Amino acid sequence: MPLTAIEALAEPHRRQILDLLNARERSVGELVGELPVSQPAVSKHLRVLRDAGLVQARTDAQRRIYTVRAEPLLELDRWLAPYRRHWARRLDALERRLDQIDEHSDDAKETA
Amino acid sequence: MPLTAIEALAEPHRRQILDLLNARERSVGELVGELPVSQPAVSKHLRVLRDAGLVQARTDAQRRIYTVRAEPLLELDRWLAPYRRHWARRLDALERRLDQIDEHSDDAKETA
DNA sequence: TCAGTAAATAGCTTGACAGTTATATAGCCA
DNA sequence: TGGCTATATAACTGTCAAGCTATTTACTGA
Repeated sequence: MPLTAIEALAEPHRRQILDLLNARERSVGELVGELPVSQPAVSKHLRVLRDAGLVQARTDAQRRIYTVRAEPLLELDRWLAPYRRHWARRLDALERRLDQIDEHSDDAKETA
Repeated sequence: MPLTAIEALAEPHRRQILDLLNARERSVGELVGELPVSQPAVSKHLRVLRDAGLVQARTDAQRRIYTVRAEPLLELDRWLAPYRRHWARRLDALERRLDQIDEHSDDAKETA
């Protein structure tokens, strides 16, 4: 059974792989050069990411070039949505405090 | 070592717990009533979520009331940010197509 | 065709984790 | 105090995932 995006990306090396591919497409060998694990380990991670729909491969001679497929991240983004109000509130509070500081610095200017 | 938010939330029951708590705060017993696992399993999940900073507990007599702490989700949200352009593009494309459809329906109106 | 390169798979080991039952801890109330 | 309720922890088990080395598969070019 393929993993969901969040399950696949719980593994740090897989997040790293996706980040690298999001910068630009890469061959397996290039990815191996960037990660502290063996080639078979990278291939296995790529398999998991592929099964989760997060990457796709294209063949170029004997290389396989991998690119990002971001669609499965939409579900994660949507799951996250109901939590955004929490930090939205926090940001509101922060902004209020910054406004206060602004007011005080105006006071300071006036008294200067 | 405490897990990161994404690692803690790879587990479906923990996502479910967080969703339940995001709707409203609950006691352990109430959570047990909503999940298909034993009370100790729920307590263990709550421990993991607590260690990850995703929930906090308050004592009410012999109950413990758990609430969401969303801050750790910010990191996940930020990680996700560079991928949003992918589906933003898709939405752009969709919008263009909808615009086209609109134009066509205008054509239809005009020729009607 | 054969040697060489690139990537995937096989087979194995190890450690972590989610679940269980049993037990401990803690607060309430008669 | 004693018994009840609520939750946490202990101890154990089975499964699974991530890593490795060795091997296979696939393609290239001399």
